[in-house]
Amino acid sequence: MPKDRDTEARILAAARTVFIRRGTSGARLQEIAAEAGVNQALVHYYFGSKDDLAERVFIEAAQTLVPAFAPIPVPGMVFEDLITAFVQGYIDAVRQAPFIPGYVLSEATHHPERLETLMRTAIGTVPREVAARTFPIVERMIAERVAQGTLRPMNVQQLLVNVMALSVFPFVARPMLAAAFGFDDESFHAFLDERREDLPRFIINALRP
Amino acid sequence: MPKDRDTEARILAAARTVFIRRGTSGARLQEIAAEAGVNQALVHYYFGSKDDLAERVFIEAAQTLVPAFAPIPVPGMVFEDLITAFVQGYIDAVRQAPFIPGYVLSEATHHPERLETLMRTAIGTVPREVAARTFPIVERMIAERVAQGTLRPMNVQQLLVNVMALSVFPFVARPMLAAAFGFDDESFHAFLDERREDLPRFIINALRP
DNA sequence: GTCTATATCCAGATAGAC
DNA sequence: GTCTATCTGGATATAGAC
Repeated sequence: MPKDRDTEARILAAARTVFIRRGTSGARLQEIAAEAGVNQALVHYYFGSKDDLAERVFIEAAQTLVPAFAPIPVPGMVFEDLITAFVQGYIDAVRQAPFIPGYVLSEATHHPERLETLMRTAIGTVPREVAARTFPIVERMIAERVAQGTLRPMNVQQLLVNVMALSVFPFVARPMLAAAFGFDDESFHAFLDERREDLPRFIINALRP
Repeated sequence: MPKDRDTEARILAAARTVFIRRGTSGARLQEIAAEAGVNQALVHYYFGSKDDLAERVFIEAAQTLVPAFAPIPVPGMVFEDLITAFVQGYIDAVRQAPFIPGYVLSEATHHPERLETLMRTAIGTVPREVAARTFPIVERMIAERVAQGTLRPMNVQQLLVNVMALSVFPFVARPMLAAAFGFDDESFHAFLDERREDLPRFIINALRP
């Protein structure tokens, strides 16, 4: 079915760029074709309709967001290290493709049906399984420490949202932050560097009894 | 220039609804007209082009996000109360219009030029003035407490981003959270209720020395 | 001020030559 | 497999009647 692998890859890469830049509705097939250096008809030839292509790009983008959550595996790790690994791993990963989170969140609100498709995907179910496995582990981890008196009680769901919020928000809100704080590329990255170091302590402190 | 005030208001309200629901590019003037119970030609009659209307809706939405930051005024308030007031005030405010933050952030990334327009607006400059006034106050507040040894040193910019992130993120990521945690409307609001109570303590704890 | 009808444009999609 | 040319539909926008 895939004809020329290279062309296909170039179009797909261009599609990612354009869909992420403009959003699904704002994207134009013409712009994708130009970015890929091919004719617009080729886009259809390789990927069918715009909607097909958009869905594919979204699913893939949403998936790249998930592995970032993977560093959860907990061998004999203490809670503090887990938090640090998660936060720093996440920031490092997202930095490689800083517009993915905003794109995924925005698409998820405008096209909720895509989320359903994602969830039915084989890979889409992974996060739920990961969550089902790691949630209890983290909960036990916290419970033990709470019993020891070295951690205060905390709802794990709320904690997870806190950690994600603190890690992801700067990327999603980047244009606003840039406008508010006068960030350019350099100062934004300096801000992230500082954040990468500060966040783990912030979170760990918050959980002291 | 405004002809019939009521019709104008109905169209504008409809425009808000549709633009926020679909995003600027995804919105259709026909849907706005239908939602307002008027003909599509009237939309042009009152607001000119789609782009004009979109910009107006965005500017207004971005502004409603700002007053939420206003509860910053600090009379003889202690730092802990400031954090609590901010977080709870913000959550309460955004709950009234829970899709505003996602819409504003998404538009800000897809149409950065709108941000510039916003910043040149009279009201657009308010946040910067507010920030210019309150930043030093908060900085002094923290510095005193740090000197006292009752607060650990903390970059105010990072702190502000942390507070915003923790408050705003659940709304922006609502569809993802709903999919991940199986939230419906009711459990999502229960989650917010809990959050409203937990967050201030989380943040305040994080700042203990 | 509000409508119907229509013009204009542009994007997605297909046909068919090479 | 890749292109040019073209069709079709839909969306913004305008003209003009009421």
